[in-house]
Amino acid sequence: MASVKDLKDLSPQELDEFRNDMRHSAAHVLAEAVLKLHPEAKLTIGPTIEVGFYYDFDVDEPFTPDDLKAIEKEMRRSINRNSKFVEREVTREEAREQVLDNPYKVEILDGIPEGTRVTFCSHSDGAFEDLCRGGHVEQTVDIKAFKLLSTAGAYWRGDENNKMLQRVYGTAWESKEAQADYLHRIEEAERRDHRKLGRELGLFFFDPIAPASPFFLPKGAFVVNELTAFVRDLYKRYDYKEVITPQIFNTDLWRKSGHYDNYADNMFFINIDETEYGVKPMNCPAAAMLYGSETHSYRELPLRYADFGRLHRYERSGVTHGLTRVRSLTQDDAHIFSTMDQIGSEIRGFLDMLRDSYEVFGFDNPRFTLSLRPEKRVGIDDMWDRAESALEEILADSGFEYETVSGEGAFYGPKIDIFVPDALKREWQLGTVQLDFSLPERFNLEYAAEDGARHKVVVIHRAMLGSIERFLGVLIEHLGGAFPLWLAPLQAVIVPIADRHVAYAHDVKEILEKHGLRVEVNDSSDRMNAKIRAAQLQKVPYMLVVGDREAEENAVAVRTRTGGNLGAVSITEVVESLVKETEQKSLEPLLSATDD
RNA sequence: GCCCCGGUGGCGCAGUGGCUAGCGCAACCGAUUUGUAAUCGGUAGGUCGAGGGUUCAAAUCCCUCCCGGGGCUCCA
Repeated sequence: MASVKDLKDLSPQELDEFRNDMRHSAAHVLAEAVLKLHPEAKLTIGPTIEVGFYYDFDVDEPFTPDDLKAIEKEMRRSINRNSKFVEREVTREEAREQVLDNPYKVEILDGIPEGTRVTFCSHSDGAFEDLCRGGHVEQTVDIKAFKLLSTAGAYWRGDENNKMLQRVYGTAWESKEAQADYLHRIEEAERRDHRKLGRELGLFFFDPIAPASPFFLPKGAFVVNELTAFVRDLYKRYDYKEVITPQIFNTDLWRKSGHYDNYADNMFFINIDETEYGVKPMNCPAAAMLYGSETHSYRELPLRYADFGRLHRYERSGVTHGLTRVRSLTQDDAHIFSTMDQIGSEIRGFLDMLRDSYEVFGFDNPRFTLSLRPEKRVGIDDMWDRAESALEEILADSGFEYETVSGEGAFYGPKIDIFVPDALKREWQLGTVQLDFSLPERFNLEYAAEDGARHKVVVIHRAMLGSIERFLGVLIEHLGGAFPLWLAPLQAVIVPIADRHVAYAHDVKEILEKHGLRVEVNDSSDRMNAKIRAAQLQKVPYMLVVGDREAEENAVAVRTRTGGNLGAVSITEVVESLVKETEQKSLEPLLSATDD
């Protein structure tokens, strides 16, 4: 049990442990305060989380913001009274006797093996006691800083068939400063929220007329197209062939693919001419149609079909979120048709491509998971054995950190998922690569082998950026909306100081545009300060100020959005540098204050 | 889908039963011609999310629905 006095000497692990103990203790104090103010409340569980703690209560009336304030006040009172945390060990059966009036605690105890000893923890000199797994600070004043953040509904044991409880979230830290830092980080994350930035930067918006489906304005569409072009470029190098497939299919296809039985709740259906059609939520069946439309030889394999088709998924109303969870989306989707022996090299090739591309965006720490066979699945175990060990081996060789999760694979095959965190530290799945043993069976997808015999192909589904929409959302937060030059819809704003410089400004614009650069002149009647500010708020990478001096020497005064004023630079040099920075897809400006 | 909170000009917000519903930014018009984050003045713009109800009177109270937010659940 760590003591606060020697906080400064704690190792990172010890500090983690101390925070954990403190947050757990704070949860106890929270429970005490709630019981005091709402005696009818039933306690359930109160674990710690990465940045704090929560406690779930069964109460008749949900907590209001005022309740939250009152509870927080009561907690402070209890902490300031300062009492020791005391643990008491009893048998499971004794504990059960004590909590008989609380069905939740009884359920918890009944889940523990008979004869196990359990602990109660108390503070406030025994006035409050709760069943507990242990791990506390010594006394209540060791909870140095805490704050209740929010309330939310949450199902008992996370099961939506169970009763909904009221959850109170809080954060707690070893010092006021550490807490202030954390709260500041939250604010910063809110500033980077892609939904807010999407609006402010004129990238996209949402309208109730098409729930959870983004409208991309010209600037947003530019970035989306640029991302797509980036992927297409990689496809050339990695020998993918792009295909185009329909949007709406007769339901017969969805029955054949299995989507009708397994995914219909997430699909949009249309009835025309007494026939039912489904809007595609995935490209796979269409890819299978393409493959099946011709006979194939082993010589053609692997065959890689890329499809940027627009998908529609009916996501339940409570789960949509900005661009990261939408109902209308596009994936950088491809299906690879290969032999069993080619799986290894195909996935290796995909991971190479993925590594190269994530680096371009500055995603240096993607997290990988390998999901293995679930209970309910198709295919014989021998096939799963081979596929799983192939994936495992590739990941082990790749140098990426990864973890294995059993039972999480798709029913049709094992998969690797790639996750990246957004500004609020929520992780989002971007890329995925999945083996599919089911599609070839259902659509009878075969190839003629060397000996003339027919074999089933293996299908590999893979997406690198995942949903382009989601990728853009995560990217906006990652970059705080400041796109690197190659992705910036507007690369530079030319700022004439007075009207007499406007003509020269347009000359400069023409030269830059001839070199493929995206430039605008701000010839409004605003003062230059206001023009700088406007460009700055739009996160335009470069501001090129032109006045008498610049016009005279065929130059522009360069300012970067990071605030650096580089003074006069010749137009030739600016063109050269910006073109180079664009071509290199550089994350940092090449023209920077430290140059010359 | 479930719990709570919310929806007022393009955007951000104020207004909690009582005259023609306000403010800031943006937009538009005019003046200003300025050296690195906001020049000044004026104009226009709103069936207060939708429908129903209560009331002499509803942005404001009640009901239903839609949409958004924080969570939960889900995520082939």
